[in-house]
Amino acid sequence: MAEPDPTPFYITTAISYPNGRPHIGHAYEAIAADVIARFQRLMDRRVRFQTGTDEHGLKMARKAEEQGRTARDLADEMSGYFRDMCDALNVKYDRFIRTVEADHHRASQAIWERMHAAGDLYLDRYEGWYSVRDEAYYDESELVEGEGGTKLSPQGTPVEWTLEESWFFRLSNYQDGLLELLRTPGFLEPESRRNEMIAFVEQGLRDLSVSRTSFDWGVKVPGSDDHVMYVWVDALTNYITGLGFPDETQDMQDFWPVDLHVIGKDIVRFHTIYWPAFLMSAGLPVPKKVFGHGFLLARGGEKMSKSAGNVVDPLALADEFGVDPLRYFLMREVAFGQDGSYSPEAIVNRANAELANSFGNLAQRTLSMIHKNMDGRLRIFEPNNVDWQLLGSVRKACADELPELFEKLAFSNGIEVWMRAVYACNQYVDEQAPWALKKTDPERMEVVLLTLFAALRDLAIAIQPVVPTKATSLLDQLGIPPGERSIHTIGDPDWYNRLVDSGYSVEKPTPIFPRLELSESQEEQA
RNA sequence: CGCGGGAUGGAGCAGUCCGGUAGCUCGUCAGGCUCAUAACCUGAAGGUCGUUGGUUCAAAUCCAACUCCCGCAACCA
Repeated sequence: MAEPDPTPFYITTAISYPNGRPHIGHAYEAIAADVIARFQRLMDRRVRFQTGTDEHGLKMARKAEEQGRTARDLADEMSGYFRDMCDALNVKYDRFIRTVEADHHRASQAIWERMHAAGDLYLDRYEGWYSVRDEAYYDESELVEGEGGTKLSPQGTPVEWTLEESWFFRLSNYQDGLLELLRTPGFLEPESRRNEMIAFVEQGLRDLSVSRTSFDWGVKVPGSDDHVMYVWVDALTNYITGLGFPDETQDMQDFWPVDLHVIGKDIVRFHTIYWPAFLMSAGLPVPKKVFGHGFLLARGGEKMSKSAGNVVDPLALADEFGVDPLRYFLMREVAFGQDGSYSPEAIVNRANAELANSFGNLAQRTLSMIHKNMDGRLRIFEPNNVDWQLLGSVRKACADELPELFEKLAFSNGIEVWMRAVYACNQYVDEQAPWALKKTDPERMEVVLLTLFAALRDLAIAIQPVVPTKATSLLDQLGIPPGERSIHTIGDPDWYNRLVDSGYSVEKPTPIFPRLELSESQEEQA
């Protein structure tokens, strides 16, 4: 058995831009990051997990103006929805950061000053076509013709000819360093994103406009009070704000560079080009890994949109199907890194087939028989070859294969090997037929049931990151002490003896994963 | 020549990097079991792996060309 590994592990989601309520995509990222964080905790690592909201920028300022309120007021409300979502989905962050917070302004100004001291910032004038929606300038050549000859960004958003004084960042200085970084195996995954970014850098990097004077909802540029920072400069800095930067804190020592930024595939450029360049300029280490996950599409691969009427509030899904089934579905159904689709019936099918019928029912039939036929009492037993074979394969899946795959962020595959172990248990029940042994060989029946009991314990421990509440409830029913639920304890040879010695007995079990049903309206849609 | 993703039994996917009996889940059909959440287990049917050509003893997998679908115009995860 491996020794507990107290190595620090720092993981973040992107911080969400709260100009709308959270949708399933936000939930997906938060859940994925939370599964990773919980998994690493189960591996006994010292985990820090940060998520939050990115509240500055012109879009927020305009939206507040439209609503006749202050930007801060709007930000407070909207940010609250994101925090509520995390809490409701059992996403256990160590810090929920808001970019309006004082320590974040201080950190952003500090990194700015370091970039300035490094000679990478200079004041110039910027003229060009600016898109408010994209918060980006576009070159004349990039524009497309809209209706009536209006000019639109390549994304089709309106652009305005804007002239402003702006600070620039010498991104071009970092071309070679960035190429080397992007070519480092493991830095950016999945691989397909890497090639895109390398191609982007190879075509040459232009200096980046990093301040705005046209509005004031942002972090003030030190020494230039009429400038606020480009929203991405301030947003990206959140990852070190949370560790106490610019102070030389223990957290900075322990957790920087970050082990993993989990982000959407659309913002890979900001995290693997701009952010490392800012850090290099400021003399700080770059992230160890950035992972760009895919998008969730509605049934049939359609993107979600209000007009198509297929936008789903993640909290409504959680209410309807339960938090753990939703978490399970998202991690199981979609190959992490690729796009995936979801629909109510897909959630119901997956949760019923795997969680209710296979795993939940396995627990229920096993515990029920132990309760009824053995008065719930555990005892030391001697497994035979067949029993050992089952225990061995379950243990291998739970203690070796699943952790290995989760470590590689291959959640769907990891859960699949776990499911195979569940299938093996159900097959074993059927072959051993303890209900028949009850009459012919009660001694053997007990060995079979206790073998299953041991297998269930391994299965429940391994799946905790994905379905934390339900796994905990099962481990409680199994009588496994809270301190003995980490991945490393799976291989502990004495756990069962201790449990028997404690005199624990199995109560009448309650189903952990009740079957789900589609509402009538959803059946019609299906 | 915009960029990228995809095309594998009825549906959804894995396998493609590192060629060698085409795999999984759901669905369908038949059987078994009756401990359990009308759940579980076994078996069967069903695919010339988008097209064409090439390399090879051997191609879903490598090479070339082509066809079709889907994103990039977002609530940006």
